[in-house]
Amino acid sequence: MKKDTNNLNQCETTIIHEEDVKRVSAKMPDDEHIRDLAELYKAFADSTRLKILTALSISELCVCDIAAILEMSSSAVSHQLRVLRQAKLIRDRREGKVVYYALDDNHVTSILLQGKEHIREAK
Amino acid sequence: MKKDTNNLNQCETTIIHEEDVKRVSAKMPDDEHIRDLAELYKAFADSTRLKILTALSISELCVCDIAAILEMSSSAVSHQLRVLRQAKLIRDRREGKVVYYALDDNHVTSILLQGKEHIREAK
DNA sequence: TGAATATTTGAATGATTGTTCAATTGAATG
DNA sequence: CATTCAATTGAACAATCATTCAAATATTCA
Repeated sequence: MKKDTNNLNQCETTIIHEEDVKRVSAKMPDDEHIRDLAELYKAFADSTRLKILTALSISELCVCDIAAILEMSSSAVSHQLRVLRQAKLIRDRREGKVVYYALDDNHVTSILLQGKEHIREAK
Repeated sequence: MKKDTNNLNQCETTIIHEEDVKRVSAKMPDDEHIRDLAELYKAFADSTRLKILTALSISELCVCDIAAILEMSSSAVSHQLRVLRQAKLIRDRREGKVVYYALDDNHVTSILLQGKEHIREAK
């Protein structure tokens, strides 16, 4: 991501629909809120992480299990689990040497369902 | 993203819960479906694009308007509009020199709402 | 046709990110 | 206490991506 360098095109001086621009600008949420939201969707925006979420929506699993299902190294899986944990989409529970992961959100499933609906209809 | 080089940790030989692994593996969706889904969430996974979607959820707008609201160049906005168009989240309508954009999906709003719900509760 | 303006496009660049590899941590067990 | 194994972590590298800048399209209007 780059910084805002205020290099605006001619459009800035020639606002086409000043009323709409004012009205919408007033309703825009603050940047922090938007950034948090973007962070959340980033967690969904990767095949590996989506597979992990899908697997966990079926069953609680340990890191080894997930690695076996995805046919990936447990290191790679662990790195992605951290992202999902930070987004608070999953929770972990240690039992001896083994760490079990499970979905930690009612929204995960519904966000996934809405996504699937969209790509099904947008054919 | 890197290729799958089949470099699996020791976990591959020592599957901890073979039953679960088999059961979940059988239910996993195919890679193409997962990739499509990841593409969709990528469209939401950026502050600029989220702002555009939020703005369009309030009103239909032309590129200049969006650029003014986000205080960005219309070039940058146009590049991001292309991503949203390819994900079929928005649609465009040309009227003379001006191109108007609008949300093109009932799911956009509900996916955004679910996301907001999540970050509100995950405090 | 030629000027003006909204939008798009392509190349370049700096930043971010997913995976690998090697090393480390944490817990059980002999 | 040393060993074993599951899991995590940090650095490095390649790939992806968002923005900028310059140039090209598309449309209106004189």
